[in-house]
Amino acid sequence: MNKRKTIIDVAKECGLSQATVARVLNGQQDIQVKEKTRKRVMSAAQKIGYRRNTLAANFRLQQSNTIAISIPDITNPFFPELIKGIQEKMRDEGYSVIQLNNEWNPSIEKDHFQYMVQTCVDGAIISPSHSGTDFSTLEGVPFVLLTNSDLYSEYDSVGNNSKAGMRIALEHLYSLGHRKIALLVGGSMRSDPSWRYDIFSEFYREKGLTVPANFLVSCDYNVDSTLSFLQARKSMEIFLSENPMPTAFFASNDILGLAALQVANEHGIKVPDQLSIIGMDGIFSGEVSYPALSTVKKNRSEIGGISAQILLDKIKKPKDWSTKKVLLPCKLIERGSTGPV
Amino acid sequence: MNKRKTIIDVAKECGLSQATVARVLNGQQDIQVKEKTRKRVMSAAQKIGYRRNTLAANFRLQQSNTIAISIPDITNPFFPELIKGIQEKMRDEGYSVIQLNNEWNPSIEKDHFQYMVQTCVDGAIISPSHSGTDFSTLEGVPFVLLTNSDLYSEYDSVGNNSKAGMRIALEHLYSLGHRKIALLVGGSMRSDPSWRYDIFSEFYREKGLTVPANFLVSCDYNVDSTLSFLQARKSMEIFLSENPMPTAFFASNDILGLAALQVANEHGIKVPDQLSIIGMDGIFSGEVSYPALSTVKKNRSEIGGISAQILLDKIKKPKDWSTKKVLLPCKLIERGSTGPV
DNA sequence: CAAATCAATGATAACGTTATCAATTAATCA
DNA sequence: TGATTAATTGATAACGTTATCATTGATTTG
Repeated sequence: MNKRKTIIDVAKECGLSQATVARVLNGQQDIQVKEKTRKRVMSAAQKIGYRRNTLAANFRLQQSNTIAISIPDITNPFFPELIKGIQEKMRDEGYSVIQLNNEWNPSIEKDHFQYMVQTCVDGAIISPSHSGTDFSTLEGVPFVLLTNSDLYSEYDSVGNNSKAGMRIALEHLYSLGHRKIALLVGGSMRSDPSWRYDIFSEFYREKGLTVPANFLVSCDYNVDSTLSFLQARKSMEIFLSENPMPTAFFASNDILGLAALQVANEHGIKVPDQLSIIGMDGIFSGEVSYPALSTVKKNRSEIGGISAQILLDKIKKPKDWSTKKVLLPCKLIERGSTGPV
Repeated sequence: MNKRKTIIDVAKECGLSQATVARVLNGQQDIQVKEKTRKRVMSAAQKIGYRRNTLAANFRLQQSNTIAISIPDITNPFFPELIKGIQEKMRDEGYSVIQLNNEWNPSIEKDHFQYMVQTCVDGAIISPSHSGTDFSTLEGVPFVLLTNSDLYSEYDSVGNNSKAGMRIALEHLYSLGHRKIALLVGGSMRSDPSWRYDIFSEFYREKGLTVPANFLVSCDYNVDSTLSFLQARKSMEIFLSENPMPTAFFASNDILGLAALQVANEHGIKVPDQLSIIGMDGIFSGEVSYPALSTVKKNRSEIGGISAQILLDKIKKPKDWSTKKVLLPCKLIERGSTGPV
């Protein structure tokens, strides 16, 4: 077992000093080396099979070239695209990406923050597990939040404009003639869903209508997508048995919307002829349902890319940083689950 | 800006040597230190706010405590659970996980292998992008493959027994009385789908039946889940317009199965009364379709956990390693899309 | 109680890179 | 040409940890 080659070996091989060899071989190109010596070094390195020891370089530079993504759960269909968007951007810039799931558990999340500090990540992109997440553990690590909440006014953040998005959905239903719209919302640890009622009643007021009675189906939005779906199904069943049918449902995310759709189908309610349903997010499952689910799409890969860019900027010039907050628009995707009354 | 504390600072603070401080503070507990000095060190470390420099330790030990996962595409619904399974196991053992997507592109995959060597990952778990993937770039890096193909006999691998899984699905349909079963398969870069025909005809022979004419719907299984779905839809449309209806479809994965289901729904074909459909994999979308898709589930989080365990074993004792090949059973999940003829 | 053994601690050398400054060589200009 | 400046290259010191061996202190044993 022959030992791994170092720049010293290369130096010996080509008869130059360790320093010049290093100059040729280390990343930065902004150094003066003669073309001839550069070639001498390169061929010698090639010949003896030199490979840069990244661990040594990282140590010397005290940077890991790694950024961390902290999210609740990768199996939640909302996140993979987001992560892909981050990864693509980061790879282009030469960073590796470590992805950590906290299972919506604040204590695991805190461990992860500690881990990031320990392991010297250069930065982090964080989707907070709950509204009270404490970022003080992260001292020294630049980070960007994935949120549209105004709870985190002091931090950099990227998110979708969900309020506007909800209005887009309601407007869509309204334009199809729907006046009796019901709301299907899930309470979560992350944010109080009460703003949805505000938007809803505001919308009705603007249209000169009165908010219908029993317009609300609420359910626990759970850790696990499957469980959320089942919860939503249950709430839908109860609602349908106790209330007169609305003409449309707005679901605060696609999983809830799909639950409503499945229950409606099972009850022989024709979607969209008797009932329109629109969701929010734009996950894959909404494309393959029957009928395909209309939705207000959040461009998750764009969120990922932008948050990555902001983090990179912050890493590169941490001085005089002014907090950036980005809210991206949502986009209506009309599919088969919505139609005229 | 005060500099970060080192073990030397701690040593000064508590009046002990650097070496003893290191003994107390470094991970391994199997070293002899008096309880009293241990406390002295700990409180001194606490007091001055010492934090271990992981980068330095990694360099010294020449190990990154990082393993890499190489997969085609995280947005493919097959992978997130798999990754979660790996992550959980690896976190327990103190490893971080870097996840790389190659977009089914062999050249990106190769870059990723090179990157792994460069960056000194301790090991890798790889879902090959295509059947001809070349692992020679990875010299020195222990790795485990995620595959059930026998193309890779020389490597460690973990996968599901898809052949047995397909038989389970066919058996299920058969037991419901189906005799005219059609096959919906997607060709991919990873493996030749011809073994599916073999299993199919073998099954029919065993049952003393003759393989029905025009039993095959084939389509391109694409890089992108959405595209695959649309491809499969198209193939289904064509098949239905040109052939007599079978009583059941076996789809080689859930995405194809969902396409068949959606098209059937659109054509007013009652599933499962007029047509049964069964898929394979057990992705989330199959739970939320209407009717919910029966499937043969691959326990992806288990595959992840087991592959992680094998990799860990291999990292710990690379000597006298005998290649391990694990094939996990698939499990029938009966849902609404299959029923008696 | 001295000798031998064992446990605990100390001194110090790596690990391979980058960065600083000194030394050399090449290029420019009067 | 000789002096001055600019462009290359060389020598060497870090970075903070772990590991090796030497040393000291504590404990046992004949």
